Amino acid sequence: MRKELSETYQQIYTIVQQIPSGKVCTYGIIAQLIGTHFSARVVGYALRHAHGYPEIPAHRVVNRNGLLTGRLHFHPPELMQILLEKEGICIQNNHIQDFKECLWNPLEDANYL
DNA sequence: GGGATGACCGGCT
DNA sequence: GAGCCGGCCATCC
Repeated sequence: MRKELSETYQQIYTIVQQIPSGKVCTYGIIAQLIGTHFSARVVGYALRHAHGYPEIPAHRVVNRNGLLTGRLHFHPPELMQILLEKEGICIQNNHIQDFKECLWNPLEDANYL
């Protein structure tokens, strides 16, 4: 484990923390915000490390399909769905029903800076 | 230091 | 309309 995190990770963590409750975000959007839209993989990788940071709501981050692909990395895996449901997000079969409605638009808030 | 993997995305077939 | 392939960045072995 590196003591110091890459700037890219810092940016990702900062953005994820700005996700309001009851809203979700996608890897692509986050990647685009940090300027690396061409490597959403790094976002997911960073999130896996961010999984150890309780201040980072990684459960609010899903793929562009609204599918909870990273739920298997939670403990327990169903925790991700439980947390989202608690925030008022409807999930069916690991898929967000009102994905478009619950999707957080940082471009509208533009308050992550 | 090199190769392989990853909570992905986009384009092409 | 659905499925397959490649590619980007960062980390791990």
